[in-house]
Order: sequence, then C-alpha cells, then structure tokens
Amino acid sequence: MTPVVSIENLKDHVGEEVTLQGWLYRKTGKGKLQFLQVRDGTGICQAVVFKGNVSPEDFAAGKSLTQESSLRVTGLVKEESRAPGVPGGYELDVRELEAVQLAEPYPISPKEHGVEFLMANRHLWLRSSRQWAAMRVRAVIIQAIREWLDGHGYLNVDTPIITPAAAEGTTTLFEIDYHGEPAYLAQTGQLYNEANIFAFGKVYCFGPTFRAEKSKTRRHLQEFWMVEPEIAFCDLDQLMDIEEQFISHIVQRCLRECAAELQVLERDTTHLERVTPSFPRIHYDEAVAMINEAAAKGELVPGYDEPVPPMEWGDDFGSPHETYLAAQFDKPVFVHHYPTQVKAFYMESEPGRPEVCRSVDLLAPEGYGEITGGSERMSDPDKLLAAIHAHDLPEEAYGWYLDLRRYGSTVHSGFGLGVERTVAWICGLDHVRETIAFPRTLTTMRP
RNA sequence: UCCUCGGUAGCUCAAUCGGCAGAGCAUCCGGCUGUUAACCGGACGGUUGUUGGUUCGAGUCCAACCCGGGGAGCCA
Repeated sequence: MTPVVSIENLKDHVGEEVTLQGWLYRKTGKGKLQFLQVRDGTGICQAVVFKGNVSPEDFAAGKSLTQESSLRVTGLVKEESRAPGVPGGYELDVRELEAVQLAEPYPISPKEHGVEFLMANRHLWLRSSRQWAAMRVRAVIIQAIREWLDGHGYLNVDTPIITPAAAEGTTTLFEIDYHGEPAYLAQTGQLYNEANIFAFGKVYCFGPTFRAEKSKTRRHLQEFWMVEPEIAFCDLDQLMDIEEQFISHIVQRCLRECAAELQVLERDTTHLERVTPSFPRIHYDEAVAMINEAAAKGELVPGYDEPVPPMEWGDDFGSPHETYLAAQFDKPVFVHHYPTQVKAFYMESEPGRPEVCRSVDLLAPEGYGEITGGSERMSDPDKLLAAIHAHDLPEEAYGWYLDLRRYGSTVHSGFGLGVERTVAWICGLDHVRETIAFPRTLTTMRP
C-alpha cells in the first residue's frame, strides 16, 4: 500500500509513489493520454494517465470517470511547471486508478452559471474552487480573530442567542415562542458583554446574530456571524487603537497563510498589504464637510456612476456616502463622533457637545462599507436612565443593565466586527452570500 | 416596502416588424500522447414562469400574479 497524502502536502513527496483520494474536478484528454484534475479538499492536482503506464482496465476506468466522480489514484509525484491546479506545479504520473463511484451527470459545469441556479445548488457549489477558497480564507480569518483576542487577554464569554427584547430597539427581530412567551433571536451580545467585563475585564463573544430586516443588498444576510470585544477602562481613542491592531493582524495573517486561496480568487492584494496601523481617523463633522464639498463639485461615487448626494449635518451616511468616504483613503478609515440621534441609546455623549456621541465606525476600502461599529458606553447611571426614557424603552427591562453603573462603574468601550463583510473584503468578493457555506438571505433559506 | 432589470433545452444565452423555437456547454457515441473552460465529427435534448386577453397567428403585444438579480432604506 502506498501512503495516502493530501494535495497541499504533495510538494514534500516529489519522486515518491503516493495515493490521492478525492473527486474528479475536470477532465480532458487526447486519445492515449488523460488529464484528470483531482481535488481532495486541500487542493487540486492534475493526474496524468498515459495508456502505456496503466492496465487496460484502469485506463478504461479513467475514461469512464464523470465530473465529481470519487476516485483513488496512485502514481509518481513530479514537479511539472505545466501542471494546473491549486497550488499547481506538481502532478501525479498515474500507475493505478480506481473509480470509487461514477457520479451522475453533474449540474454545475465549468461554464458560467446564474446566481439563482448556483444558490439552489449551494451544497454542490461549495466544491467549486472559488467557493472552496473563500471558505478556507473565512476559517483563517476566524482563527486570526480568536488568536489575537485570546493572546491579548480577552476572555471568550458567549452571550445568549434567545433574548427577551430588542437590545437596541430599532431593527427588526426574528420572534420565537419561548414556552408561550415571545422571545427574539439576538441581534447583538453587547449588553451582556458589558455585564461580563465587570467580571472579567476584557471579553468577547463570537456567534451568529440575526436581523429580520428586509435588506436585499450585497452586504446583508439575515443570519451572520459577529465577534464583539468589550473592554473595561477603555475610552474611544483606546478603542480605535485596539481595532486597528486587531484588523491589521487579521489581514496580515490571511496574506501570509492564504496566498493560494487569494490567487484562486484573483484577489489583487496590494490594498491589503497596506493594512497596518495606524488607520486614518476623521470626525463626523469633517466627513460631512468632505461629502458636501464633493457634492458641490459634482464628483461621482466610485463604482456607482452617480454624483455624490449632498447631506445635512445630523443625518446618518447613506451607502453612497460611505463608499465615497472610504475611497478617499488607501486604508480602512475610522469615522467617529456620529450624531447622538442616529446611534443607539447606550453610547456616551461627548462632554460639552451632547449632540454627538463617542462612537466609531470603521469603513473598509474598495466599497466594502462598514465592517465594525463601536463606541464608548455611557457610564453614569442617571444619564443612562435618562437615555432609556428618551428612547421610550421600558425601564424595568434594563434594571440589570443600570445595575452595572451602580456597582463600580467605569469608562468602557466595545465594538462588533461582521465576519462576512470582512471575508468579502479580504477575498474581494462582490456579495456576502459567498462568504458563508449556507447563507440565509432575504430570498434563500434552502438548502 | 420602494425603484429597476430579468424569467426560452440540465446550464449560459439567441430568436429581426407578431410569421417553421436555435446555438454553445453538459450528457452519450467515435477520433487524437501535454491538455489548461482543449479540439474535430455525430446523437440526445422544449408545457418559452403562471393565468387570462388581443390577433388568422404570440417567446415577442396587453393585464394580473409568481419567482429571481441589482439598487435604496436599515444595519455588521
């Protein structure tokens, strides 16, 4: 028996006879010669079957292989510059071939397909190399997230998914029946994170989160993953310091470890290589001025083919505004001190300027939009109670949250990072539905 | 919810002014010793999203509905 090796490790077996087990990704041939592209989950390798090197039965078995048939091939590993694949450059000179199962006609051909068809066949689409690459990068991003937080003193304390009420009171929630009582799927773990920091200092929660909004854009899912760090004794400026270290670590680790995947995705990594501390920081006032100046000059929003729309101070940015702003910088950009009225009730207001709050969003370059949202949290119990009243929220539901300000309150801050938007940005994908194995979009719940 | 574009073979698309529903790919058969989404020859493949209307005649025109894409709002 020859050893079974994985394609990602083939480079260590040049000149040896090995067995690959996997699936037929593509096939082409020329009479007495067959080129089988075999994938095994770790990569794609070309296996060359020459009639003179194998038994007549094995040669016939090779010819009979259909796309996505499962197989085992044994042969000699060769370095070969002509060999396609991932990572490519190595091929298997086949001596034995076993068809494990001949696949029925496979619906996803190497030609182009529409989104509707591919989404209906998501369970098969995942085998395609671009989807494979995106999922591998996603996994590395998640590793990098945990690695950085675990290595910087953050304790992973996960927060409930079933919650009694809207944490922020604004967005639409999925309602479930909790033994006769209405309950909701969490849209953030943040309020619970705030309880946790008073026990553990620095924490993060990492899990799925749910938004029932009728959002139908390339940046939205109904179910998505979010990591939310929260830090005691941390103000807004320190929060931005943390975020830029954190984001830079994630990007740099992907560049180091996912070169083959990013190449499959045809990602131009020059933008990503610049993602190192520090990131530009602009005040909301300044951002509004930039937008209105661009609007007055009739500048176009990159990629939209329409002029930058003017805006009033006090409004939140629209999607074209965010895209314009992000395009003015060659790194992710922090926009801080948003108007209090467009942000959540728990954000700390700026001393001497109550109309703005100590909040910050991070806008990714290249039109990927907001990837983090965070703030310094309100720490005074009386101010917080007034904010709860001002937002018409039920005081009794926030009793425990107010308690946090009564027993050892301190300045504290936190943010949430959307995993799918981060994956889309790093992979250069044009839609978040390709950043998670089985996306839940407004129109798709199956498979 | 609103704006906008679309739905024709398993897939991607074409079909002139309303006049015989057509290609490529996939699949099957045959050929080829270096293919990169190979190539060459042949075969198979249709309730034109649904319902109704106009017409001698509808894929094409009209109405309603269904499904999907892109965008807006909201957000990560």
